[in-house]
Amino acid sequence: MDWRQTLLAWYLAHRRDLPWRRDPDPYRVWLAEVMLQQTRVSQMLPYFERFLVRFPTLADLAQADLNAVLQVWVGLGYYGRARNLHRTAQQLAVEGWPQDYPGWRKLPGVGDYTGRAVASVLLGLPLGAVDGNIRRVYSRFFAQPVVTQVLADQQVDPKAPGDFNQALMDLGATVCIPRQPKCPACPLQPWCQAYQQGRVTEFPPRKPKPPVPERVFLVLVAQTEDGLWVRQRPAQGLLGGLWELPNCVVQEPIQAKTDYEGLVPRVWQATVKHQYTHFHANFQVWQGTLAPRVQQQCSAIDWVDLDQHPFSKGFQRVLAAVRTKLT
DNA sequence: AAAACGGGGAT
DNA sequence: ATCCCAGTTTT
Repeated sequence: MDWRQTLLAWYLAHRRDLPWRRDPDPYRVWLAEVMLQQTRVSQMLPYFERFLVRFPTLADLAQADLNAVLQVWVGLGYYGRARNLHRTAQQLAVEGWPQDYPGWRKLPGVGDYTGRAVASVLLGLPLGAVDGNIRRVYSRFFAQPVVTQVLADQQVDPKAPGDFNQALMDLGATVCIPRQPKCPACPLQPWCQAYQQGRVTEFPPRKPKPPVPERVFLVLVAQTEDGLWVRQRPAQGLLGGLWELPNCVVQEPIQAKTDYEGLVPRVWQATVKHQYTHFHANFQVWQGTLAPRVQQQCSAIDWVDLDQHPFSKGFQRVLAAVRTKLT
């Protein structure tokens, strides 16, 4: 019995019951793979179900408004994925689904991993996908610190590449987990080099973590008879296309009645801390007023209409902190 | 090669 | 507080 057959047998018995596996079609598999980029299955599942209720087919997504797509995506993070998904849907609605790996790989938001995963599952192509789970499994299996794409393409079972890739992912997610791996339950234990050497937790090696800086923001709660002033972020970059309260980075302690890039704070309200990938945000929330040139970039809305605008989690927390005192 | 890009759950 | 998740794109 070779280890690939053993792995596939384990997969048939233990695979996770995931919605896009029950009835695989390109739209659902593609959507699932994009949603799962740097995102756990447990976090992604409710978004997947909600997304399909709102946009049941590729045509529905292609015809949708980008704001509606972002609204469903809020909380899932990496919003460039939603923008790429929407743009790609409009392209695919015209051209149809890619029929080979290069065709998939060209799509915006589809990289080496996603292209191989989708092409192996949907087209049965013998391509070895390498995600975080598979990287860890192979690193231990071969007791080597670096796992290359070439290795994965060599190891994939050409008879069942889709199941093979998904089997390794499930093994990594449920058995060969980062800390305290469940080696006694692992079907690959007889072949695992790190296990034979008693060095399982040495692989894969930890990467040094760059220090994360903190940025202090002045966030303004500006209310007039027209309502609360909010604005939409630029389409590209951090939280692209999402809505926010007027804010700016500050280098020094905030003083009332001072103009910070057109934001004039008057009364301090709250401190809200929020962690992003490459910096920690310290939101200093003040009630205050806006210079006319800033007000031009904003729109005033009623508090009850906040739900109609996709706010990032950070600003949702800011709003939650002040809405009881200011409404 | 390194940085940008979210958020949450487990330890 | 740290790790890390079915990674991709830009610099």
